[in-house]
Amino acid sequence: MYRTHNNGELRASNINQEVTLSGWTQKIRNKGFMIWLDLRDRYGLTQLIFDEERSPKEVMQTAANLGREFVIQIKGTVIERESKNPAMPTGDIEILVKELIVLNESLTPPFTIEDDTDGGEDLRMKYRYLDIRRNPVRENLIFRHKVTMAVRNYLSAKDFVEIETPYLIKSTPEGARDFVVPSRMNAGQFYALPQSPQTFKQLLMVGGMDKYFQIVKCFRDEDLRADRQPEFTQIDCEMAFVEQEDILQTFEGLTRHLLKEINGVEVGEFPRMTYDEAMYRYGNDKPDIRFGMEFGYLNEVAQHKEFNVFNNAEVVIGIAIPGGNSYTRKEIDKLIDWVKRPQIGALGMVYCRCNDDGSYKSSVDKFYDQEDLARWSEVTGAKSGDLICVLSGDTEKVRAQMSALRMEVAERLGLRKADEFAPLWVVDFPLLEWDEDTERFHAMHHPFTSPKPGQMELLKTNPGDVKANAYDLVLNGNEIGGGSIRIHDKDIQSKMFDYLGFTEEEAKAQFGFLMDAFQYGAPPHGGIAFGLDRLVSILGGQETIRDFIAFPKNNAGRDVMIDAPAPIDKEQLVELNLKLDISEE
RNA sequence: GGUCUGGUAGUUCAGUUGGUUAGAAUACCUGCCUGUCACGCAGGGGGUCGCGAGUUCGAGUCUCGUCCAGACCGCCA
Repeated sequence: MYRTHNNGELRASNINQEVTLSGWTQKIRNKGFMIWLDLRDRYGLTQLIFDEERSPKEVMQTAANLGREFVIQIKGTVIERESKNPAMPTGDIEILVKELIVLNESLTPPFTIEDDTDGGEDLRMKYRYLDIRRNPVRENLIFRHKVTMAVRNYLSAKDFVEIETPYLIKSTPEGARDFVVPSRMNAGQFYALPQSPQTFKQLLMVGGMDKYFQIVKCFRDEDLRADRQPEFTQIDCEMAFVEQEDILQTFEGLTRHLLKEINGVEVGEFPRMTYDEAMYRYGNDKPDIRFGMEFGYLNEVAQHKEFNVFNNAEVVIGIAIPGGNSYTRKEIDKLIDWVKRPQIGALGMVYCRCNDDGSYKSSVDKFYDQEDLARWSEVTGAKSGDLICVLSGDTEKVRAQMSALRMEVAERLGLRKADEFAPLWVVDFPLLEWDEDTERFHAMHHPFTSPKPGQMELLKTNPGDVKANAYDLVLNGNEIGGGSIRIHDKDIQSKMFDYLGFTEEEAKAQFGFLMDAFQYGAPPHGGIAFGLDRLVSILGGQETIRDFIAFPKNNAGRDVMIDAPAPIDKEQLVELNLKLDISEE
């Protein structure tokens, strides 16, 4: 037997017990006459003591030669410490070691296995198995387990059934780029890995499964971000015989349950906002409503003066930065440089200080008097001591720029508190989205999304104005879930494909199975999918999802530990009927 | 596809205006140490300054290219 106890459980009540422990050597403090060693496993640390007078000589000698991260097994007696450590759960006791077996030696690890490691990101990813030994990473993975268990328990209790859907499916041109897998048995043909189990879950509804969920890997071959991985996990859900309201209620319930169960936070009814309103007030379809700084539209009060930049603009939008009047000229200039970076792309920024004495000082005093500026502060809700920042130009661009500025400033002011949770439903998304490249409309959500009742006619005249039965769940400025009520009528679905520019043949080739299914009694249905990685990281109060994934990929989609992707053998290529069109150099 | 930041000891970093033998902390090794727990003390080893070219009497430092890592924009139905 390798162990009678783990390294986190022994207490004063265990004193005088003979125990066997196994684990990794965390830290060795060798005083010559005595050696203390912190033994670590998943459950905690226990201090071992090797003593010149009380431990066998050969044990003492072996102990003196131990290094960091050796795997050892010991037998000994639990004794009371002479000097206790109140900072450790096991700090009242230590183990007087009588037998010591080295189960496996270890090279000196390339970074320290401690909470505040000296290792950089790159190195920790390469040696991820060592990184996982550290408390923060281990705790994150266990945290993720708790979240998924809570999800499974909640949905199962509500009669949802978890059903697996295939990973080897068919590529479709809509949406994200597919990862493809060559088929050996079908020369020249490819599977695609699912971007989501979308069509399968709809077919499960046709199959009468009623309430389905799946915690499932999905794949998208697009560029990565801190919060985006090429393979990621969704909590994928679908329900039949439901309207939008039923879905919102059900999954608001799930989210509320998670916040309570995982974070101990009670949240009331989730506020709702239409897509148009979110864009108007925050310039963003996933607004962070933990703080204010809402957009103030200054067109009426700032245009028709001598300032042509504003006069020629489609919109003039201002936000009030709380306490921003304390910024020095230099700091404001830096903020202006920030919005002028190519990533943001503003041409400039007008600002107005709201002084404590109620007066205003703006960068455009030449054109605006105190009365004008007072109206700016009214529209933006600025108080004395604030700084009003104003951007102008095309509506879409300025909203995006101002939204970026709002988030950046909030971040700097510490308004994005990790332990505060502000969920929000964003509803009534547009059905379609204009795509500049292909010069046609694309489905904003996906082509199976149903338009709002009575809007099919509008498709012909003003396609961009058609609203969908589509909704997103936003948490602290992150889209954590999104879904829609689907089309369940074959004729409407084929009309939709038609509007989206599919020929009848294309629609049939790609989604014929779905349209066929719709002819055999498809029930009304709809669903939602949550991004589990993102959800877990937000509930865990951290920024990057990589910290909650055991073996994540880097910026370039590489696994630096196993060094994937990698070339394959010529034989494999031949077997797969593939020829590479890249030079050997 | 693009913008930006970084790459110097095992690791995290400093390195001035281009100028002598490239430093610190930590980790590692050796010795000492009668209650440590970030143990302490003394000593020691450890460098292709990412790689390649260029400018220069002289390059860690400047220029160009390239590779790697990270953040962001495009992209992500």
